[in-house]
Amino acid sequence: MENLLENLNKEQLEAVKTTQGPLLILAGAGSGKTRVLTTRIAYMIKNGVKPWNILAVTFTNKAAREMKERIGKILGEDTVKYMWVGTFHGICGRILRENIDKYNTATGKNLDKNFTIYDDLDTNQIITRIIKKLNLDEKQYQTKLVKSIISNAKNKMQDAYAFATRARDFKSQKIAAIFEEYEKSLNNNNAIDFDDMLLLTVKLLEQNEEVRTKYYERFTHILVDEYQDTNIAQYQLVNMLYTGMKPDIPQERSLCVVGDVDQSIYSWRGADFKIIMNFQHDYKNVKLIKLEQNYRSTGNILNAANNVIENNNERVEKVLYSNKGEGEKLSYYIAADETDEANYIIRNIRQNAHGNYNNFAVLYRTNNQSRKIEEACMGAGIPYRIYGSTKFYDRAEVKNVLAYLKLINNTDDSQSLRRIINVPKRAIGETTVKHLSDFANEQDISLFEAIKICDEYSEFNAKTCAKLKDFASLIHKFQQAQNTCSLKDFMTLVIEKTGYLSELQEKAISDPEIEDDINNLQELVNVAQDFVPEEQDNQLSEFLQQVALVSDLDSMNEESNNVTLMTLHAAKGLEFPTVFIAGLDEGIFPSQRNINSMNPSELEEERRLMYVGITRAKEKLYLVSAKRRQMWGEYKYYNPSRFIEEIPSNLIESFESDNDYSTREESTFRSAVTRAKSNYSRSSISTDSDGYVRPSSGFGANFVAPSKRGLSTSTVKRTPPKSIIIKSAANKAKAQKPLSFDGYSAIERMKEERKLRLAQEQSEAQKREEALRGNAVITEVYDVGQRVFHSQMGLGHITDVMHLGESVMYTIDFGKLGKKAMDAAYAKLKKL
DNA sequence: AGAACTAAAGTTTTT
DNA sequence: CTTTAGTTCT
Repeated sequence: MENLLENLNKEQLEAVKTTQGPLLILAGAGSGKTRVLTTRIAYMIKNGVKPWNILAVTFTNKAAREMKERIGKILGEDTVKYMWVGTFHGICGRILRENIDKYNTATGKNLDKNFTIYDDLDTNQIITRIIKKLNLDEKQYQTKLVKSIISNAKNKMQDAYAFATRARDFKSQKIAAIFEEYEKSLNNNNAIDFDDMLLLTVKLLEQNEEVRTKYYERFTHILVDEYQDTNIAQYQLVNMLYTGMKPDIPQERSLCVVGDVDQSIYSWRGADFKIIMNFQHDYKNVKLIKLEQNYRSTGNILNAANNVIENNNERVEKVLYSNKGEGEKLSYYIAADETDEANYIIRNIRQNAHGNYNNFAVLYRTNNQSRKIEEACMGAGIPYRIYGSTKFYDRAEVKNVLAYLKLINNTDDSQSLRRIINVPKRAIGETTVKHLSDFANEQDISLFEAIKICDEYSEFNAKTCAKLKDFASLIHKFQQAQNTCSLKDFMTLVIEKTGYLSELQEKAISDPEIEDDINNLQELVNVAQDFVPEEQDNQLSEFLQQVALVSDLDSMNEESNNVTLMTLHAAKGLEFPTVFIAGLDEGIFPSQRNINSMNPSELEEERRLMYVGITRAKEKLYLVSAKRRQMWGEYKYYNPSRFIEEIPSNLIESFESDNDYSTREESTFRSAVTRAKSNYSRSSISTDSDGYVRPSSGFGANFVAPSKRGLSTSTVKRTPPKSIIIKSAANKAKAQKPLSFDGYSAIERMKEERKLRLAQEQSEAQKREEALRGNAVITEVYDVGQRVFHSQMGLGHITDVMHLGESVMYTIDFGKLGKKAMDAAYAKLKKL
């Protein structure tokens, strides 16, 4: 026990020991709130609170997982497993799976426990279909817009009916009509959307006293992290569980919320930081504790953060302080363009990483900004991992298999049925589905039910009907097989017995890219194998739900040695020794949209995002902007972000690219003005006393990204789980020999091959690693003019040689394919 | 029914 | 510029 409370400061200790009543912890960035939360839970358990009485809500799955791990280390795994630790959505999903049959819907058609959770794509398709069906102008009623209106309404606990009663103008009324249809559609599919998870749980608890009491009595101690990012539905849920809708709250119950108004960055999805500001009014005798000591960042970084956030009006006064000393100054680099920006960042990482790439993060405002930085990483052979963007579960082949599972789990899920009824090809085309859909509408039943009685429909001939029924009986067979084997084996069965795998294998012979799809399916099977259910029954349903709620971010792994690339939003809650904030241009960050906005609070949210970004850095913060960027094929010119100006200039060292694009061709040209400004000459790059690389000449402009070919599939392959990246050469070799399809063996064989490939990749990665650490000696440095051969690019000649610290960069002219910059250590060049 | 082409939209941020 | 959805052609 003494151990447990060791090294806590006064405020932290008080927070840990306050285990009754409502507690509000205002925790600044890096003030050790996660530690407080986990210690507080452990403290309560050691003082007699039962683990099943604890409910801890986090913002991301990753945070939940980490919290479980940390508590597990203190109290042991078997204690943690009785606690409910998860995201709002995860917890609501669990409550709904247990009780959704007791919820009375507006349509009177109740949902059952095998309900499907529709993702973004599903809801988009449904809404688009409805807009068409209602003959509305698709320009005025854009799917995206309608969806966000519906989502916002749900976040405010308004259902279709509540929305309709509020709709005054014509357009709102039309949207209300879409909303109503949409709800009907979800209902008919026995499906719910993301927002419904919260909305329905609150309504269920409201409606049903028995269910409400069950959870009220169970969860006597509730903790909520990132409370500044809760929306009204989430607020009501917490309130309902804490008070049980009773007028008086027994003192031995506790509700502990932790948050930081300055880090509220999700208002666009309904979050409202006024909720945290009202906490003291919501409950009697609220204890308030402020954590202002920062244990993460140096003085200069905190100082910058404090100065930026001070420009906001809507906040609770709070000043972070640190005892880490001033530390290094911030660096600010004005790049010539986005390529220069990326190269500046990568050059710095290369110089300072010494092999430890996980010390670095590059943060940006929008996902698309990752592209140039990714290209630069590839070109320099720096290992990186992009979070966000394309997700594993968004891939068509993965979605197809999941659609089968969803349909097996819930045959009313017509959305999934539509997706896979002709995958693999079963000669069931558009027309047939259209007829089936009309028939289902007519009868007010799901597509699957319609198949069962399709011979009653005049549009169908016997042949079509037979094909449909074959499909239905396949699904039935799967349903019977479902509980006879493990989830992993069941998924394998589905992939194979549907004929999907053999179809892909067939295609892979002529198109090696398809091999990736097969590997992704293998990876999906692996996910199923690793799945640990919370409850014993209804595993398929639970698995599907878990899959619906995971994000790319959750797969983050601190141990892997790569540079982290992510949006500022995704970085919340994380920390890195060195952080780069890229794209600090007026119009990029803050985004143009929020500069133009009528509502000044939207600009304040951008500023909070900047605050979040700055406070991610522990030791060194780099800020980067660019004078011009390519947008939709055209160059746009930008001014530095206002947030730069909000940082006192004495905290920053500034550098500017001397690359002015009127002189793009002569990259060695340096203007006298810039030279005077930066005070660093080209030769000083590797000799800086403090060890940091200084931007110098127009290296950036001359640094051409890897060939299109190298990146051509980048959007598809950008962020596959690391285990499924495969070399195209291996693909081709595999595609040559036809794969037989006999039971499980095909997939087992795939597994073997995958293992081999993995081992190969690992050894390659190791080699690169060693090379980067300087173990590999570059034996010979070629001269300008040397003719060389590159395995991918072919013949070329060296036009420029640059020495950057320990490494050597060549600029190589490959003729038609253009000039490329390559690192001597990785390019594997052959001298001719 | 499926491939191949064409037009239009897109860049906030995500559970 | 890139990606996607939709359309036309075979």
